[in-house]
Amino acid sequence: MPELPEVETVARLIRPRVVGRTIRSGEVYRARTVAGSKPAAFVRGVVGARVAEVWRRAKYVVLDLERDGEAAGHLVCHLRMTGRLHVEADEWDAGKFLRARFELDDGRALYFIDVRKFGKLWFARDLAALFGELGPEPLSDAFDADWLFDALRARKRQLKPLLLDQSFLAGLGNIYVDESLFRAGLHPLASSKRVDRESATRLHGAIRSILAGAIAREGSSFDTFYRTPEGNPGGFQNEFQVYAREGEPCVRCGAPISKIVVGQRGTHFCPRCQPRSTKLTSKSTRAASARVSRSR
DNA sequence: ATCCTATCCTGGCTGC
DNA sequence: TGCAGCCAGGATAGGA
Repeated sequence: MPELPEVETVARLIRPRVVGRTIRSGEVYRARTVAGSKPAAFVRGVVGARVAEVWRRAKYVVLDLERDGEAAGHLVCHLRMTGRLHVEADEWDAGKFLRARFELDDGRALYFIDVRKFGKLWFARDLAALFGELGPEPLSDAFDADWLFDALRARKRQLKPLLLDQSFLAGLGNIYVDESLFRAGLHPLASSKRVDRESATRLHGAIRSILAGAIAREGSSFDTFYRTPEGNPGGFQNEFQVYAREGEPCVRCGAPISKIVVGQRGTHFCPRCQPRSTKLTSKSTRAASARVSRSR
């Protein structure tokens, strides 16, 4: 699903096709796709504006808009599960899942397509309201091993739900959390309060290298949904070590990969390489084993 | 403060 | 071949 690497790929690939273009018209085919305002106000906000820049924050694609050379708000898009952005010819057939369309001044148009209808579009004069609660960007300087160690210890949460929490750290989703915890050798149910500095440092490095590797391969496409704006699948799914590998041998130790449900999310891990705790009490060992076997 | 569940959606898959 | 039922998940809301 579109997580940070997929959204970054979308932003990078549409950028050269929309920066400098003026939005000539806007059509919204499903009112609830627009959030934060009525569709008419949304369309008024974007039509006639020139796209000054395209960038990403967390899992949002942001188009900075300007009028007469002055900043004039932002067109913001969240792809959620199945959203896609394409820049194609005006007459392109976007199919029956087209939710919004923006004609540009060069004979092309920006298309927002979304099968499951979870994706959203905003016109925002100020991004603070939309982005105010987001945690740091995992690839920014603000996210370093010391910050992560302190932030983990300041909470008492299971690692998996905490890393999925966008107000803690912005941009990770189900796939990259599972891959990062495996790479760091940490159990998804381990308590953030008990993570030691060495583990936090490993987790920091794992998150950074996995995200960077996934961006280099234009994201992950394991089903029919995520495609780049050029229509191509990503390549990182070929490098999954735990995600979607239930029952297959761990690449490191050969033990079968487990799948449990944590916070409604399918969660994949190696029971041998990712022990529940470094100092297991017999009580917590039994509880963890029971939890795993119940989910099978 | 944290946890748990439901909600939004529908294509694709499983099993009969 | 058809069809019912389940599954996937990002974000949020409400209750425990």
